[in-house]
Amino acid sequence: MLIGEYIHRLDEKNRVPLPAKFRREMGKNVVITPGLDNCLFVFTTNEWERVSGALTHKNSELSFLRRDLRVFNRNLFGQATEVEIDSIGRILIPNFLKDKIGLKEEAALVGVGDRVEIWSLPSWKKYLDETEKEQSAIAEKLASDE
Amino acid sequence: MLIGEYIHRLDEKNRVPLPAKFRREMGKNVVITPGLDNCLFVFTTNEWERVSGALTHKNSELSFLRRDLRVFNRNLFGQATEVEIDSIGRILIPNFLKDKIGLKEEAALVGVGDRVEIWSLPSWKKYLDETEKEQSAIAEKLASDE
DNA sequence: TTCCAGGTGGGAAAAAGTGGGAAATTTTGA
DNA sequence: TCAAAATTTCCCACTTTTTCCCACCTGGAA
Repeated sequence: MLIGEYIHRLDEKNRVPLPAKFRREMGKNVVITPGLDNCLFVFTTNEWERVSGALTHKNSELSFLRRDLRVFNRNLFGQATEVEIDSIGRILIPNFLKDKIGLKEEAALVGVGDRVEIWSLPSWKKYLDETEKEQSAIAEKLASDE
Repeated sequence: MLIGEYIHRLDEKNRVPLPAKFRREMGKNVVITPGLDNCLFVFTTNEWERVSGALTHKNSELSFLRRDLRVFNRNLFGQATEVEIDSIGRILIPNFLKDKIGLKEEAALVGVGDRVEIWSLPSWKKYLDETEKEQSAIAEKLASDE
């Protein structure tokens, strides 16, 4: 299970270390995609197989005939990349993904159970700030949903 | 699986490199056709067999009886070309296809799972911009289609 | 205070992208 | 029908980017 928050720097070659704690649970390669709320999702290849497999079986044999599937697949697959974890545990963030979430030098790597999320540090802090107050309200809501 | 986005230049002989990551999954030849939404589809020869077979026999063994299929298939098949990947991994874009999608110097090559798409860079950016917001709505829709 | 694990940085080698010359082929016009 | 011109194809070479590997630094633990 991937948990915890780690702050690391991107070097000038766009490499960022996967925190050692995460590294053990992720194999040799990972898949990076744009996530929701302006962050990147990092999946293990297994998890990616599961996600993309679940989605493609909804695609018909000729998925390009449907507009909604074209839009969806272009955004999902077109913006994903498989990257190798280097010998000392770093991954390379492609420029177009870096730009997409406004990532500069400082990144927050966050374990969210089955995936890792990468945030630019300022957006991460802002997000935590903004959602902190909601937390207890959401808890109440979850409790009453029972 | 073909994923990711790569920006490359066409040289003045209309050659564009297939990104190395794609090259490994595509054989010696590919088929290029006009795609949908103002891009080109690039299929491996295998994938092309599958796609063209499925289209030819769509709905009936005698697709030429339907006007809409005649229109669609004439555009798809009539404008398709098989091109060879050269010794260092480039493909040649025929002029009429280049013109069809308004391709100038800068091209985006996008992996969409089972095919590669070629876009003129400005149209690709515009398309992503315009469709990004739809993505989560389509995701919800796909999820509820179960 | 020394050792170790993890993070940071950078050099060198390899791979990939870009451009262009020359041979081969096709087209054109006499 | 042939020769000249133009286009296409094939290959080579240069440049840039990426990858791989090594070394250093830092902070925490023994």
